[in-house]
Parts: sequence; structure tokens; C-alpha cells
Amino acid sequence: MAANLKDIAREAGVSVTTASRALNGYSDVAEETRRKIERVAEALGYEPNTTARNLQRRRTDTIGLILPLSTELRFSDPFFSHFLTGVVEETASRAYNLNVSTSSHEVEHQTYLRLIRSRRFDGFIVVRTMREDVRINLLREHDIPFVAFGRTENDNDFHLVDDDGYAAMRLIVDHLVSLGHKRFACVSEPLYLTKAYHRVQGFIDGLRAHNLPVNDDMIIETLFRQPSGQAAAAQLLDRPVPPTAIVAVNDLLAIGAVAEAQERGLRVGHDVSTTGYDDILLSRYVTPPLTTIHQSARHMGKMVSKMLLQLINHEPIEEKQIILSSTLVVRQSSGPCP
Amino acid sequence: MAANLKDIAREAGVSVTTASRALNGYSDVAEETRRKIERVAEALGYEPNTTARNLQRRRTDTIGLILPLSTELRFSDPFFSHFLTGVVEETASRAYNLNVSTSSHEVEHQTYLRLIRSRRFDGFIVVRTMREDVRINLLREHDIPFVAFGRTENDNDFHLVDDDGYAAMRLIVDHLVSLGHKRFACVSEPLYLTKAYHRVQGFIDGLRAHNLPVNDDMIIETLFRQPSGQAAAAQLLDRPVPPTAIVAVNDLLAIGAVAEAQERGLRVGHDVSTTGYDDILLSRYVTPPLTTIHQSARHMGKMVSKMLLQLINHEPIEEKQIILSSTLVVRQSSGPCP
DNA sequence: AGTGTAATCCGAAACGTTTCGGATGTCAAT
DNA sequence: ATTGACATCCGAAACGTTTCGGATTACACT
Repeated sequence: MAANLKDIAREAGVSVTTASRALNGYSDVAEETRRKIERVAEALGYEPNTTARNLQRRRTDTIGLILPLSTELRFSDPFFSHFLTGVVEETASRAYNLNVSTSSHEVEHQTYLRLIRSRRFDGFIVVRTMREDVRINLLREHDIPFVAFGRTENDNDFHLVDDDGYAAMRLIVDHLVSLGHKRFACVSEPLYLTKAYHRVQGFIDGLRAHNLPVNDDMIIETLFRQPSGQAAAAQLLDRPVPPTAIVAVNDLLAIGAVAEAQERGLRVGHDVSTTGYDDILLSRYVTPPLTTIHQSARHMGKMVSKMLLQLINHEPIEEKQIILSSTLVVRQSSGPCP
Repeated sequence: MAANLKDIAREAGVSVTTASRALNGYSDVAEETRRKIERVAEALGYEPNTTARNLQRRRTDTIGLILPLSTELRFSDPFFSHFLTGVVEETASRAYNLNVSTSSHEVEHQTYLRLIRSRRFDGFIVVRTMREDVRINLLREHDIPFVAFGRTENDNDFHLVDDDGYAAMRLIVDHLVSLGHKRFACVSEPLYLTKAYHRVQGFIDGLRAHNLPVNDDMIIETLFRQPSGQAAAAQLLDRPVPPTAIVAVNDLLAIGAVAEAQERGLRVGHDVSTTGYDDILLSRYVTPPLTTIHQSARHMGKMVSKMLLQLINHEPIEEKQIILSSTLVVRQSSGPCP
């Protein structure tokens, strides 16, 4: 039903070759012939069959983004959906396709192997990097273009964009220390995630820099969202000597912690201070509004995509690694130490 | 570098045909040969080239979802990102690919035409339906499988999933009337969106059912997010006889309205009542928590995808149109009429 | 008349897969 | 020896595009 090149060629009285070359702007076709072919193509509603073209060109103009869905689907995370917005905008603006899929953690290795070998994507965006990341190793071995959103623990010799969670967390600690806090706790996502790990390291080194004691039970490693934050806060506040400052590695965890404190009749920002990270929309509207770290998820999504497209098309890339610094936003969830 | 069928065939000492048939489970290949071929395929890390397979099969196992990006990118909308989560889950679980792209409103017609003709997708998910929807007309003309998330104004003879915004809005009005409210206003997204239109109709008919007056200036048509809601509320509260109940067609608009009321020193839930729609995460955590309509975005995303996959694969579909009823969630942003 | 050049055009192969329509060989039954 | 049935294999075409390497023609210049 849909017209193909053969139809055009027949209708215009030329060969398939000439039809193809005319429509692709080659110079060895007469102006008049070209116009004729274009007229026919227009009339028949011709559009090249993407699959056939991809096969011949040995590229798909498609990039893949595989969401790791482990314990909790990371996708409904507000921060991540902004990131994705940036990715979609950038890829669409360069006429690339974005393919979104999921894979559970257990089969991630096979999934990537299958996707790489089936030559479906010209490149990958790797999100939610882990300290030891099998996906990144795989992509490197196969020499497939990719850009990671985040780092791994050691060998970071690949293209990536990340925010400087370590430095940002030190800002948080400095801020709380300046408010007089001395008893700290940290609520973290799983530490196999590089992002969480860096933030916790920043937390620890921040305390050390102020000669404050650091010990293991100050850090609670849990999952990603409010219920986890709330449970962690409950555990902390039950202690004989509870912390006065609870530092969470993301906003949702902080919001859970705030809820727990409030259920116990504590005034957040007075009796206890809590901070988040990401500056999702929510954090401005909760009560009290959350002190947190602002980063532009959408912008990072754009940067990652842009770099990947440059990589795929062998365009020059200024910086192979981009580490963005994020800023502290002080709101009312943090206040002087009681 | 990546092995193809020819490599396998050579290595296993059979023809390409036999290699293909062996790996695709045809019965006319000897058990021993099959095992040999499978061994070779495994050893060479063979995975069929998706593009070549797609070309031959005349299908791509890919569905398209084009985000309309008009005045405000609808994608960072929390409700929508949950919807997308459902879509991703469902498509991935059936080994389909999901392709996400954007198109600005002005060129939507061309974009769809191009995508349809280039045979890139086996089907489409149409989101954010409009009362007159050119995309739907186009897809119908070309006889391409698609499922819409939402209805159009008149001819709805296609596959769709929607929530019953009309009925839900009547629940809202009933609730507010039972609290004694008489002076109403409605803050709406652009009315060319069927969703907004239905909700506003429910609002109007709800008032009529209670013999309350309805007039044009009770309804403010604006954009999608908090700033628009705030501006609309400002306009409403500036009136000589301001409304006591402000009904918004989504949560973000309601949150903007709440902010405006609070900046004027009004106590929301006492001096003025405000309601939202969608029950996004945020609405539970704002102060006061928002009375709203709960719908499961993720579930709807799953249903839309499921129906589309059934449609593509000619599986039986129980219901061509699914209209889900949503439930009222009463929180503290609505209270007795002062 | 022969040569060179430029402008146009096109046949055929290639990308990697699937599948139609046989071909070949074996073996039992006549 | 012939036939039929069955198991196993494969050549070649097809999907729709791009592109390499000429082929053809026209025309100007020796």
C-alpha cells in the first residue's frame, strides 16, 4: 500500500537507482528529472522505509535507555522523569529515536548482550551507575558508543555526566554544622549505587573536616522512597541519644523522615533538622519546605544525550567527563540545633 | 564483527536456510544438526540482526509514543510519568520496544504522516487527546493500530482507555455542596483537550444538578502548572464576590491556587476550599493536603499498552473502550463554607 | 575521424534475515 | 525394480534501500 522506491521509479520512468539518488540530493541527476521524481514521490506520499534504510546504512538512528527495575521502579522518581524529559528533547531535536525499555537486575547482563548483538541501537545511555557496573564493562568490551549518567568506583575512562554529590554533601554538612548541629545521621539509598556512595562519602568527610565523630551506625542504608525514609527515621529517633540532624541522600527519603518526625510531635527545623537532595518539585511544597541540593535533571539529560550523539557521529567532544556542581537551597527543614 | 547467519552456516557446515530454520525451531531439521548449529551460534555469540529481521518480517515490534510538546512540556507532569511507567512495564514484559519522541503541535500532522509512512512502528499510543484530533484521524485513515489515552469529542469509534472525568468532577461538586459551598469557580487546562473539557462539563452539570447558577466567568481556562493556577486564583480572589470553592482540573493547578490563597492570608480548607485532580504524590504532602480525585496513572498506562499489543497481534479484545471510574479522596484542602 | 570530457543514467550487488518450493536420500511395501 | 512416504536439507527470491562501477550520449576540441 505504502509507496516504495520501485513505485516511484516506475511512475517516473526512471530506474530505482536514479529515483534514490534524486531524492537523496546527488548531483548526477538532471534538474528536470529530479523535479519529476520529486513530484511523483510527493503524489504517492513516499517516505523511505526506515527498516530497509537502516539495514543498508548499518545504523538505526536510535539510542537505547534501559531502566534498571530492581526493588523499586526508579522511573516514577520525579527526578528521573525530568532527566528523561531532557533526553527526549535532545534526541528528538536531532531526529534520533529514543528507545526506552526495562530490565530486572538479575538478567541485565543477558539483556545488554542481546541488545548489543542484535544491533538495534547506535548507542546507549546508562543510568543509575553502580560502583561495579557490568553494563559498562560489556559496552566497553563491545566497543559500543555509550554515555553514562554517573560514575563507577574505579576505572572511569568513558564518557559520562554526573553531579558532584561529594561536594554537595559537604555543603549540606557545613550548613548544618554552622547551625550548631553535632549529632548527625545519614539515610542512604543502597550503597552499590555510585551516586549514593559518593554522597555518603561527602557526608563522612564533611563531618571529619569539622572534627566530628563518625561511626557506622550513623549511616542507614535503605531503599529509595518515603516509606524507607520514614522507617529509617523511626529507627534513628528511637535511639537513646537521637541525632539532631538527619541528612538524606534524596528528597523522597527526607520527606519520609520528616513525616516520621512530625508523627512523633517533633517540629522539623526546630527540634530536628532534615535535608534532602535533588530539589524535586515536591520539596518546595512540603511543610516545612525542604533544605536540599538543587540540580537540573533535565539539563543533565540533555547533556548526556548531546554527548552520546556527538560520540556516535564522531563529532568533537570538548570534555569526556562532565561533573556538574550543584547548589545548596536552604529552606525551613533545617534550623539551629536545639 | 558480530556473527551473522552466514557465519553460523559456514562454521556448522550447513546452508543459511538450515541454520535459520534450526534456530527458529522448525521441525524439518535433524536433532543432531540442530544441536550442532545451536552450539556454533552460542560459541559465536550470535543474535539475529533486528533490522534485517524486521525488514523481512514486515514488522518492527516497536510501538511509538509521541509527546505533544506545546506550551509546556507535558512530560515532566508527575501524573504522566507514572502513566509512562505503566507503558514501559507492559511493553517490556511482552518484549516490545517503546519509542518515545516529541513533536510540536504545529508540525504534528507532518510528524505522524512521516512516522506512519516510514513504517517504523507497529502501532501508536496517542496521549493527551483533543476534542478534534488530527492524529487520530490520520491513524484511522492509514489503518494503523493505535490506542488512545482519552477520547475525542464526537466520533469515538476506536480503541481507547480513559477515566471518567465527568463523573469524578460531579463527585467533587457534590462533596463541596455538601459542605455548604455555593460560590464556585473552576480553573482548567486548555479546553481543546478532551480531558479538561469533560471535567469542566462535569463541574457545570454538577452545579446545575444542585440548582446552582452557572455562568461563563466562573471558568478560567489557562495552562497546566502551578504558576497558571496561582494567576487564575489571584484573578478569582480579586473579584468583589470571590468564590468560596476553587475547583481545579489537575493537582498542580490546585497547588498554585492554594499558594495564592495562602499568600493572601487565607486559610485553605477554612476561608476557601480548593480541590485538585490526579492525586499525584505531591498532593498528599502539601499543606493542607489536597482533596482530589485518585486515578492510577500507571495502571492506565498498562491497560493502554496491553490493548495496543492485543490489537497489533490480532488477539481478542474484550472491550474496545474502557472508561475507568476514579474515586474522591477527601483531605484538608476542602472544608465547610465559611 | 578520433579523442576527451562532462552530464546523465542504470544494473547489480549488498545489507541479513525468512520462507517457498522443491531436491535428495532412505527405507519399507509392493 | 518400482512406488510412496518420510526425513532432511537447500537454492533462490524477497523485504526496500543505497551505492559502486560502469554505460551511454552529446558535444567540443584536435
